Amino acid sequence: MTTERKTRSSTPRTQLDRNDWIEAAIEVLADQGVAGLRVEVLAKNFGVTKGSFYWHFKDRQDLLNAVLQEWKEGRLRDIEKQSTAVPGKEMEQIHHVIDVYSAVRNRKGISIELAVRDWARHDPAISAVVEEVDSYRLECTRKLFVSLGLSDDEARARSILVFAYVFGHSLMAYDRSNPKVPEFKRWIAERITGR
Amino acid sequence: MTTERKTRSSTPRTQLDRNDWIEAAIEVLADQGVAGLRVEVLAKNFGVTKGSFYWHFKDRQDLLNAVLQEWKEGRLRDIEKQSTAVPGKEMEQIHHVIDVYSAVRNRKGISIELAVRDWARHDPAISAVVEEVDSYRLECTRKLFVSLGLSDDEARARSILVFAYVFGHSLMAYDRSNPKVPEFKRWIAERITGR
DNA sequence: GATTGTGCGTACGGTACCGTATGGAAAAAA
DNA sequence: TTTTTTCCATACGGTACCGTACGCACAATC
Repeated sequence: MTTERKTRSSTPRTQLDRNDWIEAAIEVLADQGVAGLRVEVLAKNFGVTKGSFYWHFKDRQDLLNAVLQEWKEGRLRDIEKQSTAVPGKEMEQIHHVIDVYSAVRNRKGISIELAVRDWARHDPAISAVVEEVDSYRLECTRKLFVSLGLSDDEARARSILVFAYVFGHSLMAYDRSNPKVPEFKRWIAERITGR
Repeated sequence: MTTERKTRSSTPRTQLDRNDWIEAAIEVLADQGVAGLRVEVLAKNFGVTKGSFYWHFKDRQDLLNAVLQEWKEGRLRDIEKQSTAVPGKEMEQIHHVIDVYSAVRNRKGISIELAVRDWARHDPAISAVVEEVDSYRLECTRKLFVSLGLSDDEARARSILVFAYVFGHSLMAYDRSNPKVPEFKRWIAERITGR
């Protein structure tokens, strides 16, 4: 375990800025949850002391707020991007959303998602942000379903089902090595979107 | 805040046993997660010191193991109970399962469910237990779907959808005060179970 | 080249825990 | 009653944190 000051990223700066801390924090959030977000631990991972941290942040809460803000904006941009369909290809786009948000290759994103939601269980302020994100996501897929000719109510119901399924699926611990799982997932996606 | 030694439960004993600690721990687990499961805090809630705790338990891990075991057994019994249908009423039973496991009146149960799953994210041993529970749940609903004449594969896929939806729904933070939500939930349940 | 600000190290006090050692009261057994 | 056993209190050492005060090197600015 060498004592690197920084992950070899874009610019090889030797100094840390606010964003470096936030990025590292999100990384920890993904595989430890908020409880694992400790100032001294983050500092040690960077190979610096917390003297650095408290120069960039008022306190731990300041970092948490920044992390949440960063997460929110990223999620809003992402659903916007993933759900904008070329006219006539709305159905494909919905399948794309389901696929992207439940994919194993998106393991880190899913971990963060669960961590944030667990965080929200104990804090109304966090819960409010999650609600913003969820509402916007529902709104994006609702539009897609409406474009496909569904009623507004049905579009809303299906949107709820889309995200409930996607996040719920990442919560389950059944045997994922089962070779039929991809087939099941296709069946389910079809069930959610089909007539 | 009076200093009661015990919640007025069944037998008004003055002394605590292992089970009292486990029950209290599950209560805390529900609204704080494992991170909130602190020996000294639990003791203070009982109005005793941790001297009591360490008489009944080897250490904190001993309590955690007991909590997990208790949760597992309870969940296995519960799905068994909730999913046994009188012949010919399988469809009603599936709707009952969806209803019970996603009901707002089951808020505490849902909280525990989420807490355990977040716990499992950091610990393979926990994850293994969750997998046991999930597998058994899937098996129970699979049988119901099969009884309704569905193929084994479709019954499995629908079972996954049932629980993914149920737990995923409890994870979402959209506006639940919307008067149309019950209508949406009914639509979704129908979508999952219907032809 | 002296001055100022930036970014971090060091050192400290304080809190909230875990686990252990030991003693003591009260109930149960003898 | 005496003796155990059960159940808990007290007191302690140790760890892992948070946040602050202050100092110091280095870079930019003048």
